[in-house]
Amino acid sequence: MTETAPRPTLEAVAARAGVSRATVSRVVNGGDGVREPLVERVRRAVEELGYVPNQAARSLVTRRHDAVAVVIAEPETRVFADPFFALQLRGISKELTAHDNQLVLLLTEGRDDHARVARYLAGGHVDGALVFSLHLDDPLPGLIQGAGVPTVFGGRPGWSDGTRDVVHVDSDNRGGAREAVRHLVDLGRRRVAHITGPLDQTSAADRLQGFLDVMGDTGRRLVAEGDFTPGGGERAMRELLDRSPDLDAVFAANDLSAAGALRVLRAHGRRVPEDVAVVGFDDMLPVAEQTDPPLTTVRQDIEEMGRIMARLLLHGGHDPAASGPGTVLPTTLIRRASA
Amino acid sequence: MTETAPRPTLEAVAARAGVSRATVSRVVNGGDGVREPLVERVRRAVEELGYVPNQAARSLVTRRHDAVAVVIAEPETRVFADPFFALQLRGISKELTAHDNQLVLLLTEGRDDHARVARYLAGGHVDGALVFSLHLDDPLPGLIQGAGVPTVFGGRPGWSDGTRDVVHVDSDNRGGAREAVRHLVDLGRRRVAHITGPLDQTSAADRLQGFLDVMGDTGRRLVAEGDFTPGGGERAMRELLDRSPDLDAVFAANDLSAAGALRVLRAHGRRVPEDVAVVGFDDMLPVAEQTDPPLTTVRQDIEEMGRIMARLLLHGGHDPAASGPGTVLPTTLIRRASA
DNA sequence: GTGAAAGCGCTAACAA
DNA sequence: TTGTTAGCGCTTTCAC
Repeated sequence: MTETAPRPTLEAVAARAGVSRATVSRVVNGGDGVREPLVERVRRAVEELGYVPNQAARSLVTRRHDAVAVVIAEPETRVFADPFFALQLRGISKELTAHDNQLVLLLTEGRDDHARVARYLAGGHVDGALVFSLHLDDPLPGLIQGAGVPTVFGGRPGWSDGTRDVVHVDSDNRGGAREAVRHLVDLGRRRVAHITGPLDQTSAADRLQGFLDVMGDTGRRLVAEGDFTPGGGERAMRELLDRSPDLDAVFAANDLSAAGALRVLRAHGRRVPEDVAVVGFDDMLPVAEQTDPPLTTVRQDIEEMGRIMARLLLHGGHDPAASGPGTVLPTTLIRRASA
Repeated sequence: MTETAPRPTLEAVAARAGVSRATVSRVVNGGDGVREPLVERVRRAVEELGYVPNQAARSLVTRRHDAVAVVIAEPETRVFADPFFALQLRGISKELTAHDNQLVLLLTEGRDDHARVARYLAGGHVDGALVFSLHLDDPLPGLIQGAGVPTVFGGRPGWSDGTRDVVHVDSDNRGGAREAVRHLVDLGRRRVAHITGPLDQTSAADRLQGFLDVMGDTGRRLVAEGDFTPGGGERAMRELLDRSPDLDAVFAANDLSAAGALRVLRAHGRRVPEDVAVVGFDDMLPVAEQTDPPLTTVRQDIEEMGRIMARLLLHGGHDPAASGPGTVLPTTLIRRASA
């Protein structure tokens, strides 16, 4: 890779404007306390020279970087089978950009990468970190907390040793699940089944909890474990039909598994929603709108989640509207044809 | 956001090891020309103090950043409807990580962001840029070239003023399309239709060209424009059935539109592949494997594309195996049930 | 092979 | 209000 061309320095601008470096610096950083005519002259010099501050030099003295790391720890291929992270990134990017911060993306592939990420964060290259790690007993969150960098987590972290005080933003998975199941009950369904996600992820665990909140402990008989994939949804649906051929509704932990369930239901001659009503979770449009029939589902605003995470990190502290260290975003039931 | 804790400096390590800063610097940067016992002592001091070099200070003098910008210019929502960019990012990230480079993600939302990105790149914050912009007449690539930063493009850039000499990596869209269409012809199909993508994207234009390579100019009668979405695929399929009810095969420019086409074909009572054979493009697994019937399609190795882009940028120049400024990756026909 | 010293471009006291 | 000056932490000649 070739070197970038030499760029004008503060010094050069100062010379051209006939002022000191300090004055140029002041103007560049907002111009407070500098008289108008000077500001004007400096601005012009900056313009003419095409001056852009050297961020390295600035960071060296300010100890700020105007950069935030986004750590996505997802060994599974699942990450890239849905637009979830892409949407989060959009939200985060928008917020960071609005505050002149850069987004440094750290993707981890496995355990080896954990040390690398921890080292990077501890190295003080960024002002903060946004971390996605939604698995139980993932060591990464701990490592990151140890790095001493302000951090906001995406999703409820799944600590095994009780919930520590970590700032995080999550969808109301439990509440959304409750709403979905209640909707099915309100439709008159009584034998409502649930296809879970991988239960080592807090989102899946929370959705299961929401299901049980409504159906009670007897609801457990109608639970089958899936893995957020269409294939897992198919397997779980077959298992459920096998165990309880008379079920009249299914709440799937996400749209992808709901799509799998729909296929199995059709293959088994069940009409949706007449015989079996189906509700999904996510409102992932390319999936939910394209199933046959289109899927009734619980929408979560992923992009907004990203935006709020970034906001929390940049502005410090946590959402004043939140009661604990976590900010929980509402979900909405989107009614389509499947239930 | 709170300040990060003060970290040990070179100075501190030097003091602890009883050597000069210069020596520590040498050891930290590879240790050439430093006698073994000293190296050992310095290493230990680094370890004990948990020293991590200050990248800002280092950049200030070396003028290198060990960071690469990834610019994704995609105003459409489409980006996030498929895992395309996520896979590219994975590939890029892997390669960058292997060479101790950081990934700075720059997402653009519209024209306003172009200036921002250009300024950032021109500001010399990164050593190079990987740019995705696959639309004709997008001003961004030009701006970026003007920024004087080494750049590799993802996908064939769609210059209106002739193809300039830009280093880029692309899938063999045209060749892949040819292979798909030839496969249909080999199956004995004679009335092969094509559902295009948005033709202002070079990938879509190239796939159309591949289709015409095989079908000849008369093939144009059986072309309908789609937009890479399932809905677009549906509309195009209806239009085609309307115009040519006797068609016996369809090559869709991507899997998503193929999925839409499949639905319309079924709704119109056509059996796939008996009556109409269907081939897609991308081999986007969650789509291609889940359609009914599973989709025969052209696979492109997206992650590898990302990896190669990064490699080209880091190691300078372009792929020696490539003839022009562009590196073209092969595609593979994946046979499933639809054709 | 190792150390001393200069300086990368900038900000922030402090003086004027 | 503006300028002077002292570093921020590091690499890199250049002596030794």
